[in-house]
Amino acid sequence: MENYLVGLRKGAWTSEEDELLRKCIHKYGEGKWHQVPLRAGLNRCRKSCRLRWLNYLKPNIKRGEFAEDEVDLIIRLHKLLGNRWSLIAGRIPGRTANDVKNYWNTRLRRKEYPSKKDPYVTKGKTIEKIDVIKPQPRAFTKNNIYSKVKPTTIVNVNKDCVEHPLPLCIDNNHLKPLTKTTAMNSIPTDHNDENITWWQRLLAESETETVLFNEETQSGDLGLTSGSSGHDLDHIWSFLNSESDDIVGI
DNA sequence: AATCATCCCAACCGCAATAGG
DNA sequence: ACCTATTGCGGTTGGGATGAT
Repeated sequence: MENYLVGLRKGAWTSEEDELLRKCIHKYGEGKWHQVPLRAGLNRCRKSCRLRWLNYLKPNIKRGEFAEDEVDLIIRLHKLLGNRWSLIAGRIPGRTANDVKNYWNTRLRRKEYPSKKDPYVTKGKTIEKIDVIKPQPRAFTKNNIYSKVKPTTIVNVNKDCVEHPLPLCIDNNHLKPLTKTTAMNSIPTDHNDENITWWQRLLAESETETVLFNEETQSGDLGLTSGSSGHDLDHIWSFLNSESDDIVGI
């Protein structure tokens, strides 16, 4: 198996190769990567083609320095999700998982591991320690003791994406428009309370984490203020409210 | 100007998950 | 239920660019 890999080109892509790949994707669309080298007339393996497209050639990929809010979001999402780069990148329009991973490994990680052992520590720089919450398992069951209560989400965002300083309340299993009273009543103050879900706890412990609340759809969503489209919270919650006891991935 | 160290990013590799027969 | 092919992900590496000495 994989004998076809013998003699394949490796290393940096040429502009000619890029053009061949671009034309192929435009003609046949994304996917079916195993067919791409043949269709494009490229002497590259399918993985290389896929990576080149996703990380470099794909339209709308943002280049250049990360903006302050992007960096802030990466840090916060990394606290919540750990090294799940594709999930993190999915919340940052125009950035690829590779971009985010590289950025973290080359610049942000040094803040986390300011020890001499870390090869990325730059001498003489003042470094701030980041407290990282270990990522949770990707799957859980409905019977998990932490899965009984819908998470209290934090920070409301209206149509203009203006951040609201108060937590958002979920009352009697229903997401409700925020009021000061319900919000304050819904804040989990005791982190050891069994009635708090693991992600309620995560959010509560991650003080600056934000959850966007769409007032039109009455749904919560982790993400950027510039229009991310994830559905993790609703996905999880609809599962918890379903009859199924199957394990679900996040 | 030359050399060395460090930074940064594109690309590769291995493996787990998923799809399909 | 099992097997194989394919996809997608995260960890790691190679090498060019840049900065320091």
